Amino acid sequence: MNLPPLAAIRAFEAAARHGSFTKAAEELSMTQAAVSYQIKLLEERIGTALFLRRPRQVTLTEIGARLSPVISEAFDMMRAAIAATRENADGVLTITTIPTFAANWLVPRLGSFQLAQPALAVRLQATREIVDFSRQDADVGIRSGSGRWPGMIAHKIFDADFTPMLNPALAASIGGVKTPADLLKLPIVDPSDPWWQLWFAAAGIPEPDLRGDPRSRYGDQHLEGKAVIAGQGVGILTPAFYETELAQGQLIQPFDIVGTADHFYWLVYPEARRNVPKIRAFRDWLLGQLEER
Amino acid sequence: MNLPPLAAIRAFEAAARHGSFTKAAEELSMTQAAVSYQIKLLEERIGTALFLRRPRQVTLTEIGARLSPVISEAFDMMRAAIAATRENADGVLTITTIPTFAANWLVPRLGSFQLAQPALAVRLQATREIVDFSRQDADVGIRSGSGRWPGMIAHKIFDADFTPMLNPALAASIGGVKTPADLLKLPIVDPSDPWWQLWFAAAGIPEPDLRGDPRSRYGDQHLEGKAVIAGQGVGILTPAFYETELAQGQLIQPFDIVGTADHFYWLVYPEARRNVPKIRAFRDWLLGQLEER
DNA sequence: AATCTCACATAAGCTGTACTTATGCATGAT
DNA sequence: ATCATGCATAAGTACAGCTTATGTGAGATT
Repeated sequence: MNLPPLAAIRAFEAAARHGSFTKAAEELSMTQAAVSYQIKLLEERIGTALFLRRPRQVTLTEIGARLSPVISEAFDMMRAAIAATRENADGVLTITTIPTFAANWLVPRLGSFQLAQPALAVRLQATREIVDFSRQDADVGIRSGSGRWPGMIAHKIFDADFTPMLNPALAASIGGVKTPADLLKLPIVDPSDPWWQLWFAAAGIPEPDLRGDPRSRYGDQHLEGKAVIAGQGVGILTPAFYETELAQGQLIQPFDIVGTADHFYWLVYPEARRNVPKIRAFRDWLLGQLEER
Repeated sequence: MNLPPLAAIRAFEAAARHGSFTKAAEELSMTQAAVSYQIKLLEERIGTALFLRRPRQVTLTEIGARLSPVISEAFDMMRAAIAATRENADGVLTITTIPTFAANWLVPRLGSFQLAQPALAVRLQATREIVDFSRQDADVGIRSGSGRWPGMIAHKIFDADFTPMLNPALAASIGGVKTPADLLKLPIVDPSDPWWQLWFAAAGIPEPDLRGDPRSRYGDQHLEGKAVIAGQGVGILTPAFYETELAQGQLIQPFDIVGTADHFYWLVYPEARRNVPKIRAFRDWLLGQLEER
């Protein structure tokens, strides 16, 4: 069965609550005539009188009196649900991020964001799919790329640059790493990574002999980093991801030479939503974190 | 907080149930474009995406998924309530009737109506107020009057005529009632009733001596009738109300002379509702009852 | 008793929302 | 490679739903 026009039901609900068409009209910001019209419509639609028109007031008929509380309850439910949705929409920040950035940078720092924004819950989606907010349930994204996405605002986070890193003990085992060529004496973690070629070229070694060890391929900088810290070989990593480990001496960066592919990490979100409070808060926090360096 | 436009909510509810704008549009008998438009409106209104647009289908976002069941439930409530109202409206017949007719004619016969229409419940309102269906919660009315009410259909039930009646034992106590004048030898139940004047005039006694006995005024033919049956005096009553008592000999009607004030009992109901089944059923039953006489 | 006031009904006319039609776009299926 | 499907979007339209203006009836007020 089809519902009667909802505008009519809404008018009925308000009129029943107030016992007055005039007051209902005020509540709904319309005229008394409009309420009268809608209620007449509803009565015709369901085929029975809902109100008794008495001189200075209207009263519910028996049928109207039975209908009214149920309708009110249904409206309350909807009101509550939509209010909850609003809170939910405001109170949960969903971040879609590439896994590497999540593991190496975001997750370790999220605690500070949550301290700063205790009312905001964070939901993380680590995925490599290109970010498309019309088909991903997310508020902000972190992606690498050119930074040009139509309709999107993109803040540069840092360069996806790369340089060799290794465990200091591993370096000591060959008497220290003095020249780029020294690296070739050590196992290479993921020698298939194209970054190696780029970096050695930048370091003046155009065609390095990278002895491939099939076991050492991780496909993810996060895992590669773990292997390097554990001393399993030299890795080519993004320094910004390993600030802590470098500071604590778990890793060393033997050369200042840094490769780059003109590739950046970006914080992105739809331009239309740039003033949504939770998005603002996250952007400000993230940019603040970068300045602290 | 104000609810978003209900048309948008309805579109959302249907789309969420179907997981498809196209199917929702079919259900609501509108185009896919309209559903798309409404949902976009709703999303803007509550400030968050509700659907993820995936190729060949739409999926609810987390927030949409939380909202949807509540909205569906609210709609189900309303649907059920309105369906119940319809049943109620169809299943309860409210009759507003003048008390005399209720007591003397209608109530004793209602059992037969209820046997004939077991699905119909009857609610009786005995009141003397003029019948006005816009301010009385009733489906049909029984009133006396001229039979001309604008916008109303009125079926004549019978003449509100009147003639003296009395208990046969009372008649015997004065050796029988042979002439109208004989009545004056007996106590008159409610001598203030204007019908007496009219009847005696019709019977050829223009100025009868009605010895008023202040105790014997009832103001209601029903009570008056009880007194007459009990032998407390002669009453002036409407024969149609006392068919049973006359047949069984509890009352006698000594003269065929019947007074009338061109006043009838009418069954009335709004013209616009003449085809409502319960009203039809009652009208047909009532007219049938009259023919059986 | 006469007048006033209040609340709703009704008519006429307007306005803007919610629709349709037409088209475009992306993607999964064939 | 082509087709089919499902949603988005733009433009134009129709009519529901509104406002304005006025009428009505019965309490309230004097």
